[in-house]
Amino acid sequence: MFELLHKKVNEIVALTDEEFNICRTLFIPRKLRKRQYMLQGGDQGKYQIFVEKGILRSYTIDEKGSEHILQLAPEGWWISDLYSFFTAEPSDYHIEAIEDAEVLLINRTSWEMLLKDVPKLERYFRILLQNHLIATQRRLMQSMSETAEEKYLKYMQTYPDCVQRVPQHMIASFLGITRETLSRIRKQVVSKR
Amino acid sequence: MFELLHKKVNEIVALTDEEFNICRTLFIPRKLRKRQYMLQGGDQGKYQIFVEKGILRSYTIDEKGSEHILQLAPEGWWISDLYSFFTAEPSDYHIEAIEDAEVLLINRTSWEMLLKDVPKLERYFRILLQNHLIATQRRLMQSMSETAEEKYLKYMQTYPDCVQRVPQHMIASFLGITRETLSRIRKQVVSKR
DNA sequence: CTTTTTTATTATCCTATGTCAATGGAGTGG
DNA sequence: CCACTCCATTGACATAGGATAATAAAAAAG
Repeated sequence: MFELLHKKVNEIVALTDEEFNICRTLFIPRKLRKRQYMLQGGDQGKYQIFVEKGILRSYTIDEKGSEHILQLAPEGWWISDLYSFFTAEPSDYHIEAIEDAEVLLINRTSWEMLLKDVPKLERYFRILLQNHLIATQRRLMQSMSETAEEKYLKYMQTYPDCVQRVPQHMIASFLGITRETLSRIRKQVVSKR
Repeated sequence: MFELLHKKVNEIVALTDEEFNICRTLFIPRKLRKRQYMLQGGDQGKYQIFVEKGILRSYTIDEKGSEHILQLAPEGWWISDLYSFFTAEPSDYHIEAIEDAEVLLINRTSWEMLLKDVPKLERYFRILLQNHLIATQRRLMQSMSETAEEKYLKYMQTYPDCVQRVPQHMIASFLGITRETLSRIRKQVVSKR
């Protein structure tokens, strides 16, 4: 159950077995069924979630009732509401499994302990956040400058795996367009070939 | 020249005088005139920039020639093209002073040395990136769910200081709308009162 | 001061994308 | 295998905000 986390961490910082064993004691493994929630809006985001298997998504619902997906997290990714996790404020996000999934959970106190006992992980998380920020900034700029079609094509290029596994209306919601628009774009794209 | 950096770092991690003196040796202070570039698109983003005074902005120019502002960084903020800084690839961004400014620059090798000599700073940067990511994610979700008017009103609330100091067309470009639209919105907002 | 450059406003027209609504397929659970 | 919910497609219509262009006002430069 910890293979992927182990691998991912070691790509960035080398942990001794002893150090990684501390991880084993602090993370809570859990299996999720498709459509099962890890976090419901209004609750506190108690955990940082590492995805060992399956795909999860985080999303908000605006006043008009439309969903907007912040993250699609397949194997090897982290997902959480960072703000709620660190402030203990109620979350605006929902986090849900899109497929049956296996995750590793860590709560706030365990996380503090982990960083204290394995200070190397400060570096791991720093680099993780750095890459995450770079990707999010890029996505933001794309959302401002690209047409719906460009967004879709670029998304397919960047995350071809997700396109297969995630229903189209969720891709649309991730891209910030409606399902109807995405459907029309796909039709166009096919006919262009 | 280092007062603000000192203060900001100490809000998150407590550094000894000796540790902070290492910072003094590794950062390069520089003064900038209004409209002076710190980074031109195509060049490598050689520095992470800490703003001691003034405001800087980072932006891209799309194929149609429109500018899109990624960051507006007043005193106490960091600004850079993270991707270019870490990969040494040419940058897509321009970074420019909006007002006369004083900045502290650190290049890649100095930055590595800094983290090696003052490991506490891993934690500082981790937390910095964490907050930055939270803010960027929020901005992304807002850009997907809010109308132009909501974006503007919320921006005024969140960054009232910047609104005063930055020309409106840059605010518009930051919000992902045209200057004309912003102008119309402002008119509406005033007449509503 | 005068000139030039930057910035902001306003009007007209246009288009990409959203909204609403109906239909048919595909998947899933009992 | 039947019923039900989810999902994708398509058409007709509506609209927020973009594009273009002209003008004015403000700021900077000389």
